[in-house]
Order: sequence, then structure tokens, then C-alpha cells
Amino acid sequence: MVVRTLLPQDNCLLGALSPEVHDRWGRHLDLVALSLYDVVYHADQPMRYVYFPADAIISVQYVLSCGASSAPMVVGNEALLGFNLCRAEESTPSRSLVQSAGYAYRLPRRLVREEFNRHGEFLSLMLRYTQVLITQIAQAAACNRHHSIDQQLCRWLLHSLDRLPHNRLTMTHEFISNMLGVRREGVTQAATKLRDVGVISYTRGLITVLDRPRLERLSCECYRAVRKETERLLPYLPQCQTINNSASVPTMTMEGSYEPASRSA
Amino acid sequence: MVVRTLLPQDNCLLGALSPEVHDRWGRHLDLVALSLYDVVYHADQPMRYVYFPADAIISVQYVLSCGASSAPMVVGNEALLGFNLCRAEESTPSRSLVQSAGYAYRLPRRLVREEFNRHGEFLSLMLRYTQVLITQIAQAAACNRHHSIDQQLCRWLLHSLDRLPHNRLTMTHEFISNMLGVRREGVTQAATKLRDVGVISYTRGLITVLDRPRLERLSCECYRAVRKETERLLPYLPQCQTINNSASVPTMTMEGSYEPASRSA
DNA sequence: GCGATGATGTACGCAAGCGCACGTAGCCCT
DNA sequence: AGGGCTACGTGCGCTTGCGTACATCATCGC
Repeated sequence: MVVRTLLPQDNCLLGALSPEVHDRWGRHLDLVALSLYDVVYHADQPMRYVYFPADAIISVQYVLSCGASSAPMVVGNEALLGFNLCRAEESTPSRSLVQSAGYAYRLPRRLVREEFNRHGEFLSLMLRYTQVLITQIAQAAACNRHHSIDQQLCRWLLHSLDRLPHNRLTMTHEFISNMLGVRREGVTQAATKLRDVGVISYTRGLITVLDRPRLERLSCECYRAVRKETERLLPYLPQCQTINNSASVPTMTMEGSYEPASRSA
Repeated sequence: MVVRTLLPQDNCLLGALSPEVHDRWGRHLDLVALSLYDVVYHADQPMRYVYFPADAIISVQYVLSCGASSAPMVVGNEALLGFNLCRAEESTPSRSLVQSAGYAYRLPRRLVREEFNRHGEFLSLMLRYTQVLITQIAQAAACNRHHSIDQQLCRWLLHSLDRLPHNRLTMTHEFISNMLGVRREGVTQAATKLRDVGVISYTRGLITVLDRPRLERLSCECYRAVRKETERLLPYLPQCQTINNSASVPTMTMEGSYEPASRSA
């Protein structure tokens, strides 16, 4: 078995920072292992560290008092988690949990705060990333309102896929349903359709994407909108090797059994 | 007729800035009139100015290609619009339009950019406001998913009310339906229920809130969650005079005809 | 191997909200 | 004053997704 050594550069944002910043942060930067469903931040609890995912994925949830929740944001190795405010060890009303197990670099928030006060490249990157985040959340909100579960599943799979180096998603239907704020059965039905036409395959808790170009065409515009904004504002990201822009057709309708029609045409 | 002279201090955020900042901005700060439904920023168009609403309200919409839209954010005199990135005259994929006519102070974005580079109090405020914005959007997303139109209407009315000095909302059902991303008829039905129990009254395009405490009790938790986070992070805001915390009951169910039940209990 | 556990498949009734259609009634303009 | 525009009211059939219930099936630990 090959064990690859992780480096800070595995987080794209860390990799984009200058040697000066790394000099200041180096010995405070810890590599920590994150297990599936670990809760990185509890709602309204102080946040002591900032996390830069290397190969883990973390999603941020807003939980309602009835227990229902949606995950309007997802963070992988393209950015960081917990920079909010950076003024004190403040909290947010959201909860963050590990969506895909892996490693992340951890840094005391104090250092990030100090870096802010130097107002250099890091601040610039944070402002850009904030804009990406807002787009991500708002587009997801519009998507929830107007698109079918089928389409939302495609979007979710693609956003997750973009943050992984392979095409296997370790997540159950149950988990996805929590993230999208829908029923588990709804996810199962949508996933079944995707499997029946050969776009994905899956077994217990493991989804394998077989035909990503097609998945992109089956997704609604929301995936591309977020992706476009991300690429525009975070130029330090490596181009995703699996994306292809061959499809000039914005959305695709499957022949026969599967038609992921929008709810409000 | 009494014409009150508007001052920069009518925008709370402008009012919270130090005299030094005002010295730098003073002669560049223009008072502009905004008419209902004016589009302040078109999607993907360069943003040349930053707006500080005095008594206008502006909502930010994410529009889908099918024409459907939701307004995940609302900005009144508590903050500003268009500070995103502040690095260049960049654009966003969202559209911003005037939800309530009035005046706003306008400033070339260049000056805001320069203020950022001084990284002082203004930056601090912006980071806090960013956090509020994210909460506002994400909570609205969760609300869209899990709460009824009845509840969402209450939330919308309250958020709008918080940004006005009186209790009259100049908006049609049609407009609200666009903001919430639902049908016009759905808004009419929800509004009728609220009127029947005496919480609001309305005529063509004008809604008057008669019983705000009750409106708050009829709203879902989402209004309070956003408000709480706003007050925590933007301490420069004046306390809303109309709010009362008398209700320890988190949600209220009307006797008889009206029961704004959550969609997923 | 084999049961326990947990993930997935499927069905049925129900309610919210949608699309559509059309009726009604303020308000403005001439 | 009256006509027209626009906003509001209301009903009907339909679809999506929800809640519930239960069946199947893969994996894991023993």
C-alpha cells in the first residue's frame, strides 16, 4: 500500500500563500486526521482553530430547531474553514462536519487574525473566497427552491467530486438527504435513476461516478454557475482534470426512462 | 409636508465610521434617489459604486436561466451593497434591485478599495457584516426548504420591517412571490390568512403591519436566528424600537382558522 | 457460516405548492 | 365619470415530495 506524504501544498489555498506566511505559520500548522461525521465546529461553540483540508471534505450545516438541516456550503482543499471574523474565538450558528474522511491542516485562529492585520495577500484571498462562498450558498438556495431532487443530487455529486482526487464518493443516501434537506427515499430514487442509465454505480455507502460529462449535463445550471464563479475568483486552483466543456447543450434530457425535469419550467 | 434632510448618519454603517473616514469620503459621497424596482446592479455587469442605503431597501437576487429567482439577501440602512472583493470593478452573478424606494449614499468603489488597504475599522466592520450576510443567506435557504409559505411570508415582512422607520410595506404579492421564489397565489393565500386574524391589513401594493409581536410569534425561528446574529455582530445598529421579547413562546399557533404549520414537523 | 446491523428498494396515502384559468375590484388617467 | 390596467381572490387538477411502513440485501463481527 502506498502511503503518500501530505504537504501543506495539498491545500490549494495554503499552497498559494507566500513563503513569508509559511515561515510565520510553519511550526503552528498541525496535520490532523478527520473521521467521517466528525463535528469540526458545533453550533454556537467557540472556534479555536482554522482548518485547511488536504484531502478531507467538510460541509457546513444550518440546523433548524426541528432537527431538519441543509448544507449550503462545502469546503475541500480549495479553501479553509473557520476564518469568519477572525477577531476573536467567536462562534457561528452553523455546524460543520466531516463529509469525507481525510486530513486537514489546523492552525490556531490567533495566527490567522494576526495575518489579517498585516492585510496582505491573505486578506485578498479571503475576500475573494468570501465571494465564492456567498455564491455557493445563494445558488444552492435558488436550486433548492426551483430544481428537482434529481438535479440537486447531480449538483451535490459534482461539487463533492471536485474536491476529491478520484471518482468514488463515500456517502450514504441518508447522508446526502441530510445535506440536501430532503428525504432519504427521495435520494434513493434519484440515485436509482442515475444508476439505471449508467452515470453512477453504487453499493452500500460508496458511489462511483462512471460518466462525469453526462452527470454535468444532467445537473442544473447551478453547478456550473458556482464553478464558474469559483474559477474566476480563485485563480490559484488547479484546473479540474475531469471537467470537459464539450457540451454546448446546457442541460440534457435522457432518452426514455429518465428525465430530470426542472420543477418550475 | 415635512421634508427631512437625509444625512450620512442615516445609514448606520456610515454613522459608525470615524471622522477620519468621513473626511476621506465626504466629497465623494453622493445622495442618490432610488425608485422602486430600479436595478442597482445587473448580473455580471461591472459595479462602479458602493451603495449605503439611507431609507431605501435593496434585495439581491439570484436568477436562474428559466427566469425563476430567489432573494437570499436584503440590505437596508444597516449596511452597504457592493463591497464584494473591493479589488476591482468586478461583477457578481447576482442582480440587485430596489425593494423599497428611497435614498442611498453612493461612493466610487475605488475609495472603498483604498479604505480596505488601510485595514482599519472599516475592514473589521466588513468582515462582521460578511458573517451576517452568510447567516442571512444560509438561514433563508434552510427556511425555503423546511418551512411553509405562511412562515416565510412572516419572516420576509419582518426583515423588511426592520429596515423601515414605519410599519407600511410598499410591495405587491407578486413582488414578494418573486423574492421568496414562490407563486403569487401562494403569497395571496398566506397574506389573506394573516389579514383575517388581524396581524396585517393591505390594499393594492401596500401592506400595513398591525400587530408586530404576533407576527414575530407566527414567524419561524429563521427570523430570530438572523436577527440575533445581526445584533451580535453589528453592535452599531440601533435597537429596533418595535421589537419586544415578551414572547417566551418560540412559535405560536393561531386559534381556529390559521395554523402556520411547518412543512416538516 | 450466521445473525445483527445498517443501507437500500418500494409502495401507498397525503399535503403543499404549482400551473392554469378566470373572476373581482381598486386605482390611475384622461 | 368611466374605461383600462393592474393587483388581488379563488377554484381545480396535477405533480412533487413527505411520512410511514416494511421488505430486501450487503457487510461485519463472532
